[in-house]
Amino acid sequence: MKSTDPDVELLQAIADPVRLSILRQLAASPGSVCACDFTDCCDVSQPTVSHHLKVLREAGAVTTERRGTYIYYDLAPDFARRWTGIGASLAGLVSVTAAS
Amino acid sequence: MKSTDPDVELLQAIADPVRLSILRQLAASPGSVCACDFTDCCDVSQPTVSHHLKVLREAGAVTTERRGTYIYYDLAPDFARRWTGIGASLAGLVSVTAAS
DNA sequence: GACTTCTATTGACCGTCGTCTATATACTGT
DNA sequence: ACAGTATATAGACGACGGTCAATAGAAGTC
Repeated sequence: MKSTDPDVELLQAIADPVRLSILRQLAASPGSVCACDFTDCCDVSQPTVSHHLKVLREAGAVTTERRGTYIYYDLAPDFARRWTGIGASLAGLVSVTAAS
Repeated sequence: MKSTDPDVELLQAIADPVRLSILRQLAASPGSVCACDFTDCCDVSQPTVSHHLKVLREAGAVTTERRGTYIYYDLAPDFARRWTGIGASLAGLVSVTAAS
């Protein structure tokens, strides 16, 4: 049952306790977050964190940037827009991104 | 790995092609929608539709009202607020519900 | 009560997903 | 080149979830 719907793909990426924690940590951080910092917050092994980051990456929820040995993650630039777009199709919401 | 997080529960309820179609149909309809009307839109059997409606009900995404033989579904009153709340925790969004 | 229609539940099957251990890859230093 | 650290991949296993056929429950009609 392939999703083929980017909205469903994004929602499925978010609808996981570990991945939601990762996204919240990204949203709470002013800049990018090192991948190594996610291992602490979620009580899972390093490969599991890497797996979840891959899911978020392929869903277009996060972006990555390698800086030397470390890899930094951040929310995708269009994440807020996609979120509000889905919300608009579900509840007729009109949303505006707040200036950071 | 029980969710125990209502946000995750709601997201998991939405993150399914059939259930997202149901929610979109609810959002597109001015009033309530009869359960029998969901069988057409999604190419699944009647028990499967009933199962998905149960998931949405238990997640607090929809409300039900029996009118005679038929059961009518509608988006939960606080659905928009919960959606924007999750969005705010993820991307710092400020959202306003549009007057219907 | 008997019958029909609408909805929910049961039980089973099977694919997908989250998790782990083990291993590989990438980069930095010495 | 070698060692060490950070991240990703491979493979396996168990659990959860979506689906269906069959059945049960609820409400209306005759």
